[in-house]
Amino acid sequence: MDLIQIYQCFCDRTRLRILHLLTRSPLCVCHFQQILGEPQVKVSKHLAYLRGRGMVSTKKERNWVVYSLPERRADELERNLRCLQDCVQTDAVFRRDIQKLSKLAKNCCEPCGLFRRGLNGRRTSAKTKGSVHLRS
Amino acid sequence: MDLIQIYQCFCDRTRLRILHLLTRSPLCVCHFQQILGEPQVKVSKHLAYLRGRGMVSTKKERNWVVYSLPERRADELERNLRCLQDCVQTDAVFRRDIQKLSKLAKNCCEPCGLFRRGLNGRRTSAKTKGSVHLRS
DNA sequence: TGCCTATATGCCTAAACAGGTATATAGATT
DNA sequence: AATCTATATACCTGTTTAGGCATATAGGCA
Repeated sequence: MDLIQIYQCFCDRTRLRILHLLTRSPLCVCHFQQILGEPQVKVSKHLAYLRGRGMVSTKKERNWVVYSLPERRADELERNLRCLQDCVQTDAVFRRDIQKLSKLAKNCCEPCGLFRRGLNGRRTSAKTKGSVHLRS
Repeated sequence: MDLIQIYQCFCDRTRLRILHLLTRSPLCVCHFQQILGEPQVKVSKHLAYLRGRGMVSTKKERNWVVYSLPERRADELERNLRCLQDCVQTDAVFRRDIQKLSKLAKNCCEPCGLFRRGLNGRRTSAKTKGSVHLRS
């Protein structure tokens, strides 16, 4: 809620990447693992950090926890997220994150309904091998 | 130079107030003391922090050290400073800081040339009592 | 029941940080 | 030379943080 807290959340690269991704789409923990290439603990802790400061909200979706930006956001958060988007437009890491996100949106079959396109309404459980619920 | 470093600099209230003031005018340490109402050490340390990260630059002016935003700033810094200004527009503390700055700009006789108006070119040393170079 | 998958948390360590007290330095003034 | 003013720095303390390892929880599934 506080401007300082916003900057505190913004001042770690992993959290910044998480927030940047969330400006595009709600995501569950293993999506972040996948995209960021960081271990589960690390991701989970940063998400907890953000959650503790009201910077993200969660909802349970089957066995997954889906993180998103809070629907009603403080004006300062909104502004800073926009500023962030402007700032990282040309940054290699952040761009790749978005690319990976698009790929994920095409290949991921769970949790259902997260990504609007490319899913064809499939909601059978993901029976593919591998740690994440991806089709091959 | 780094976006993360910018946010690190932004995530302390004192530093945020300092940077916000600097978007208006270059200032010396005792100006900050005066406006922020914080002890000299505290101000000095935060300025050192900012200096160490290239967020401000300094020049010696007689017996004072004048801090300012670097003339050539990274795009991200510029953007974020603007965003900051937007965010704090209605914030009581930040507004008061600016008010105090205007008052200072009228009453301060040293260091010369910092404030363009209200000085009448006086550059005699400040012989008034009190810790700071203010007229009464 | 026992395993698997997704996620969270407790404990640990090393580093950074914020603020305080005391002191140093440097230039100007008396 | 002694003092004053402006500023910086060293040292100390308590707090926060980041990351790692191990473990907990909880819901599905064999």
